[in-house]
Amino acid sequence: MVRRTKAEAMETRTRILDAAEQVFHRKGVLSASLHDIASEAGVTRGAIYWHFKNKHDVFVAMADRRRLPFEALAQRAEAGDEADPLGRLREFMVYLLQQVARDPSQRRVFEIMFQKCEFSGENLDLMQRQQDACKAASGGLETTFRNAINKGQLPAGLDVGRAVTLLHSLLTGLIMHWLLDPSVFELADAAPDYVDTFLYSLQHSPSLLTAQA
Amino acid sequence: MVRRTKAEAMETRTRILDAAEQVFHRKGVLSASLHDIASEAGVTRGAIYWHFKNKHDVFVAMADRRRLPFEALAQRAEAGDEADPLGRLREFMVYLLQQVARDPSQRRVFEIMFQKCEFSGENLDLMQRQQDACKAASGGLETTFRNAINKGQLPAGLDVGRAVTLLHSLLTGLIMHWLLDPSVFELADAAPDYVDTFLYSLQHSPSLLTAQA
DNA sequence: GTATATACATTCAGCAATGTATGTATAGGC
DNA sequence: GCCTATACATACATTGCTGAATGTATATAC
Repeated sequence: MVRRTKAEAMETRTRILDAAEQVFHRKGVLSASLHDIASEAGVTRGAIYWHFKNKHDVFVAMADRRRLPFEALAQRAEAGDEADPLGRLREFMVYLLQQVARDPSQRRVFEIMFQKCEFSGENLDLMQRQQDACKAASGGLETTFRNAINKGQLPAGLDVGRAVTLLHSLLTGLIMHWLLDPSVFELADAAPDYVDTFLYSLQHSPSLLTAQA
Repeated sequence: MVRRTKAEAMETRTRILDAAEQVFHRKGVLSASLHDIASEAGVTRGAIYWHFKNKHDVFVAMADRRRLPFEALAQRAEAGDEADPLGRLREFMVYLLQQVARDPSQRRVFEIMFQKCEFSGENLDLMQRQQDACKAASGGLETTFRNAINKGQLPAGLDVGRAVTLLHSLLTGLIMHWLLDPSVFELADAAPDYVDTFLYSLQHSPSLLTAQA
């Protein structure tokens, strides 16, 4: 019972990535062996070495399935000529937070990236990609903010750069803090209020205006 | 040249922890071998096994030297009968952020905990301690916030629980985002403004009041 | 001044994981 | 109906690290 059809091979590949997600999440990326992943997937290491170059290759493929938040953010934020840019932004921030809180696979991948992964050696390129994605997202967000300023949704003097940084930090921080102990607060329920608080501070906080200091 | 005096032995222990900090930061906690650490410290593995039980023991000792932020936060926030609780809180938040940005060792330990460490297996107890410290800090912060409410520095209807969550998330997020790429913004310079923006939102944002929804 | 605990260095056995090489049975092209 | 590339399984050699055992020289207690 070898030499499956192409469809079956693809299924095997998917099962390997599913298994990798589980095992990485349970044991950590470095602590997980290819044998562990193979067992979880119901295959042998030979199958993994057929589909992937090595463990790092598996890791990258697994991470690529559920896109990192900033990459998704970038795409969404790029719609520059929106009638209600701030509304769209609010929608997306809430969606992102609730997605993490509700989709188990999404959450697992976040936990792997935040808690079960050493960014050193080969994995450094993943951090590089994270940086790149973050910068790309920042570009889109800046235009979104400027758009909102033009439409009168945000004050003219807003320091756009700091606003972007604060946005990234808030999302990252909320997710990290929630993942550390999901029992302390209901992320999905509270997400709209946190986002609204952030948007309110953009609109009214004097500390985010470029003129001051 | 063996059998040093007690003072010299303590110095050796410190050198081992210094080396561990460097090597963990460079290669990651799991990827670093005791041989690496010994070489960096100018000793052999024998010395490490004399002072510590194993690598995990070294890791815990290293992490304990530079206290984690929430543990420090907890102690500081416990001064309950302060005349200007919000002012003290502001001072401490700014101090914490600037400390991370300016003290290389502090920053290294943060990077190790956030980026160079897998929280699985033995290391899970470190995450547990992080959770405990976080909860302890939350208790102190809640009293601080209530104090500020009593003194009229914060609105009576403020949802204290969410305020604490937001505080933790903001600090965690800012530090993480800055560590990901310190070149994108000047944390030390901008820290006061970010903190002020947060405090402003506590004072004025309608989304943080308990009465609503 | 001697004995013993101390503060390491050195050596060694053993495992666990990796990567590769090889085996093998079938799918699919012809 | 044959051939070959495919999709794996199996077997093997190598490596690197750990932990423990042992060696050793000196502080320090007495």
